[in-house]
Amino acid sequence: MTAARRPDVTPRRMAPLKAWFDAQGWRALPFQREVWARWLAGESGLLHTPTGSGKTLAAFGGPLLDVLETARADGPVKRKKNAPRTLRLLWITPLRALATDTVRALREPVDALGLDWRIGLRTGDASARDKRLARAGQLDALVTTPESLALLLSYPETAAQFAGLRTVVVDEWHELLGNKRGVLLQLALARLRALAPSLRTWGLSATLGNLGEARDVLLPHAPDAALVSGLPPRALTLETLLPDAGERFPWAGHLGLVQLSRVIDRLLSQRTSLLFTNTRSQAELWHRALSAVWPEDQGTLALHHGSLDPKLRSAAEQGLREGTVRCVVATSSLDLGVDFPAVDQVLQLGSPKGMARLLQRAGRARHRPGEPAHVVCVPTHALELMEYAAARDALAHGRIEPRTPPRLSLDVLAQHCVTLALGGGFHADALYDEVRGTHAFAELDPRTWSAVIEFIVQGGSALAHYPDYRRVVRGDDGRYIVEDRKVAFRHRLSIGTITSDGSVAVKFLRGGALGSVEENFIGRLRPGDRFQFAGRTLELVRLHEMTAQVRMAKRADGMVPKWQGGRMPLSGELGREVERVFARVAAGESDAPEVRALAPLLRLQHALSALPGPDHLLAEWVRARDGKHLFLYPFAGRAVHEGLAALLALRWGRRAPNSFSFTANDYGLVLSVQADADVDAALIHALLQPDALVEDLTDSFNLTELARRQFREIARVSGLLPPSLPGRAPRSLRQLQASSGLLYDVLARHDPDHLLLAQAQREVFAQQLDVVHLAHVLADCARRPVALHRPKSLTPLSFPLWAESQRAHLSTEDWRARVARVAEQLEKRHG
DNA sequence: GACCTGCTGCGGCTTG
Repeated sequence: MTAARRPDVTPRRMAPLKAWFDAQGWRALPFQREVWARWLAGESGLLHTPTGSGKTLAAFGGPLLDVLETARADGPVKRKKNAPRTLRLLWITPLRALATDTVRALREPVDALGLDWRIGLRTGDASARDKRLARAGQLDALVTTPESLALLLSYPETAAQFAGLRTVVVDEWHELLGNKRGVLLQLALARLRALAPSLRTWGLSATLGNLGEARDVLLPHAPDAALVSGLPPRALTLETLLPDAGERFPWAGHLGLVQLSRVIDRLLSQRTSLLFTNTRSQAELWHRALSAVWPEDQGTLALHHGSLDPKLRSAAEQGLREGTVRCVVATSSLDLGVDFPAVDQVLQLGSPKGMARLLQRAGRARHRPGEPAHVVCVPTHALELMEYAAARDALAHGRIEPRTPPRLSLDVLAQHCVTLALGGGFHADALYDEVRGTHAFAELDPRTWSAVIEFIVQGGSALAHYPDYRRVVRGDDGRYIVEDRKVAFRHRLSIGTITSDGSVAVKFLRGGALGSVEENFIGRLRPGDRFQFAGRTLELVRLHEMTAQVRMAKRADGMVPKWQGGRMPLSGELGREVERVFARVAAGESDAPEVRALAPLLRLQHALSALPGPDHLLAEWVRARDGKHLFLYPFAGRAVHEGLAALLALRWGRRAPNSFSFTANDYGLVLSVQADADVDAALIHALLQPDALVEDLTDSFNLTELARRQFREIARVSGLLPPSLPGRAPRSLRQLQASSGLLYDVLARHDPDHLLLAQAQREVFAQQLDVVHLAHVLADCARRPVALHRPKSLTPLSFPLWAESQRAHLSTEDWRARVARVAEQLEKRHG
């Protein structure tokens, strides 16, 4: 920041602010002064606040106070009840719960200064009165979500109300940066800048690997905007619940129930704990296991995940707040910004998967000033110990994952255009410029823009005969508008980018809601069958209109549902760090406790084959009774390994016809061949050539099928699929897939150049195959010398992959037996 | 005797 541009933050102006801060017990820290100074200078910026560093509102005390003072100068302190007001401040958060908290927090300084300010809440769960106020322009400040903001933009009266905006604050920007919700917000912010040109935009972000980019995406109009650092990050220490000396520890798996007694000892040693798991299913299983041995009232043990009914989730949160709950078993649904007091300890069950996630979760733990936060890691299999040692190193070096902002999400753009057509209409040329001002659409070319317009006007050439797809018309004055009320209605029902379909509600006969499970899980059950859900054993009574009616079961058994969620591969950052730990082990340089505990296993790996490391690519060629297996360990996460395995199988098959199958996990991949074959380092090296990656990937996957499935989300967001109606049973997955699949086929046949087909392909490459990361890994593997070993038996690294590969073509029982037999042989041979 | 995965988030109430 240059001295000339820095405004004078005089003591006179600071005085009321200081008094306010003092009353809150907050100090006017340097970063707070900097935010205020920049704000007064009319600048925008991004404030980086590490997780758990305190109230975000404190950072905005200055700007807020200034806005309040301006409001006071504007007119009388007391206004008539329904007098129009000027909206000055817009606060956007990705979470409804956070919006409610923020309204409460904003009221404090307003009341303290005795101002007649009306602060509104505009989210889906806001009261009808609040919604009315937000639309009627009778607010001074408004707290909302990206979706509700989009809805407001669909009303013609909004433009005038937003013209007086002075400040927009985007909270938890790191949560939006990497997804389509963020793209929707980028477009809305561009609209706001057009409506209120002197608007200042400030974002708040947790730590990210690409903070500079995060700022540029939020503030594309201000290339030299500030990136202000808040409080320094809190130190974090990491402890691992190690197996006892001499204890055998599983080589594979992920549930970790062998750790039950150690975990329960830990839980009982502190007053309150959060036990984080990686999947909803795992949270249910652990909740059941814990409750069987829980020595206290069952009500002190709670469960929290995204498929539970909001009422049950808020009961768990409330229990934490009131101190009636001692332990919550939770997934990521509890690591977001919901307001509850910090707990005494945080446990992470299984792989942390990435550093950002681990930091977020650890941030939930209470800490005394000056003392570091602490997280207890509970391994579920042997090699996870290496991940924890690696995580500790990554912490020490401040390595953390970036989030990649999407580009050219044309489905979101189409939705936004219809929103604006509805909210008073737009001129295509002006909107083109506005849209290109965002990061997501900076590279939008005129041809694609015309295609987007044509798409919302008539659906594209193949759909032109269907009136449902003619949503927008061009008026006499050249403005694009929506005339049809039915179109307007349907559009407002489908605003947003989150798609979740095909889930079955679980309810008691009397109507109490428990949450939702997936169709294919409940579809396998028959009335009378028991299953485990929401921390209870339930009996299915009947399945009707996408609702499973249940009653409590007497016996505590039954299946635990699985949900098809994200893939959550190990992050590249953490994978690299794991390799480095292996290299340090090989060099005899590591004295991490996890490494000491793993010493026998690492020695076995070294004796049978070799340790992996960043300077070579470890390959193992194992001839076994069931076939020949080539194992590779790039440590790049499961998604990349799957793509890599398919690619290698294709290339190998071109050289020598054979029958291949492959399996991947977070550490590596295995290619299994039927017919006899041999490998050498030169062959592996040749298979790993980075050339023709996209072409070969296209050949190795059934891209049409992948794209066809990806198209469902795109069709929903772009408004091609009718929304499900409020209060009605949601459509089943089969119906949705059928209608989106039908659309896909019609377009593919009659309009193969349709913009959304191309987008489905792009998203398959970018998201499912993670092609950028894959290309990177491939080039990296090709660069490394291949260290090929021919171990006599499976190794600690290859065993989990082999076990997984056997599962694909064996029944559960046969598989169990075979894995147990081989494990026994290994045990005998290697002690 | 080991093993069986896979997160989160939002929004709407016309027309017949």
